[in-house]
Amino acid sequence: MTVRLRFAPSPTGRLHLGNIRTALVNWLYARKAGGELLLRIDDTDAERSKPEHAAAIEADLTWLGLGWDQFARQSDRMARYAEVVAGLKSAGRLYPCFESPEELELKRKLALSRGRPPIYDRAALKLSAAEIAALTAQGIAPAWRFKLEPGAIRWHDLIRGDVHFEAEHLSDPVLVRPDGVPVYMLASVVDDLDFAVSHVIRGEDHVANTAVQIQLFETLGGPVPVFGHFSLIADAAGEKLSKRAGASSIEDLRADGVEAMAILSLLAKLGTSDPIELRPDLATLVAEFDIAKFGRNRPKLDMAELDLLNAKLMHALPYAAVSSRLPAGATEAFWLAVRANLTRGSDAGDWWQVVTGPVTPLIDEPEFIAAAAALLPPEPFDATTWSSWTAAVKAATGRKGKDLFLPLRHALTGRGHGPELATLLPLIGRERAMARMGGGVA
RNA sequence: GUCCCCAUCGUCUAGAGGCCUAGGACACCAGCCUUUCACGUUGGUAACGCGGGUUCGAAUCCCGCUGGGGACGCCA
Repeated sequence: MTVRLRFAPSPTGRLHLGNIRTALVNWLYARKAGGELLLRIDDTDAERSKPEHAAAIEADLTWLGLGWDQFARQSDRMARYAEVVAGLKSAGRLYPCFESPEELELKRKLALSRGRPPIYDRAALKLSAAEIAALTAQGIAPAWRFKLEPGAIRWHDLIRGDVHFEAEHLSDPVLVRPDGVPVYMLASVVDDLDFAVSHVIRGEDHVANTAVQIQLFETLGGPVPVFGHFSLIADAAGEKLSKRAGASSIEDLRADGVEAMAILSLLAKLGTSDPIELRPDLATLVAEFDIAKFGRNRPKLDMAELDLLNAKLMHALPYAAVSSRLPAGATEAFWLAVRANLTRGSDAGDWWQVVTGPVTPLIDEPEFIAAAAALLPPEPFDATTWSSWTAAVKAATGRKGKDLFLPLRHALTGRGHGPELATLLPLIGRERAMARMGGGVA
């Protein structure tokens, strides 16, 4: 049997770190097993789904290097779902419900206030044929629920081990809306069956769904896939992933100069027993991947950790990998000079301004800076200019160490820290250097 | 409220009764290197949520408590 996994996002927004983790784990599992990955766009909810989001999801995955072997879109498969629904109806597993959403909401609140689980009370099951006919005659279209069989539902979860649910604790799920459109619960199972999905790996927010879906798989006569539910990630404070931490879109991170491998390294290791370290490529991640390394704790995702990994990546990133994203005019020499001081690619712009100006110099001691300026050699500048110049300044003023170098750095860059001046000075050039040492903005 | 899950250094975790005066990685601190940052290197600080039990012995098993999370949608 071919190992086949799927990543099934709903195109209701951009991909964020939480989504990507699901995509990555499925991708890694498929690759490790020599299997295939299906990208399925779960867009049965027409109101919330947007085609542009689907396109963006594909673009984001492609940028990350997470390719797929097959592609499907649920909105293309409505006829197939209708066929399955007809079968379920004739098998007596679907029953019509005429309650309005408001009515159901009220029932839930009532149950909750009485200390009862807010599951559907199956009132519709008690409707007589005459009552159903009457309701239908009034023009009320019913939603169709799947009648769950009572009893225990068990499966062996790749991450959680043996799991079991009592069907009595679950609500009969609506499978078809009054307008005839199937709900995710149904479409997902039909697709998993039709595309021969062998493993379903998703967040733990789906465990109860899995119990319901197992009955659906069995009812539809198909093989039940292997399931795995990993715990959801929290932000650094242990709270639900928010915009601030983690939920920012991949698109934004990318625009900010966060590299794919930094994101991938973090997400592949977070919550596993492997150390969270920058890994060189996806192949390494595949080699190291083992679903058994995932724990059941709820890991915290700290954006500072992402920055740490990205900074490490930046420090060794070749010019060719970034040249197109650098400010116009930025050269390889510039990149090599500043990359060790970057956290995100977008930081390069700040140093570009330090090189090209305008920079407001910090003149700590005008006399010393004037003396140094007088000794600045003529152009051309090269890699040795800095050391020969500072040696001359040292000889003339008797200064050394921090007293010698920090005032010069302040005057030349306006900052107290930054890339090595030996490499920066030739980029700044004599004209700007002289202007800044004179106290001018340049 | 009901059902399910979780609880070890700041963080991710190892630990399946004695091998644990609890190991690793990252972060942090200090030394070395260094004009800054970074890199490298050496060393260091730092954790079993609480209370009962079982046992000769518990981070490990059981119960309770506390704390956290998920689910309970005509969303996915």
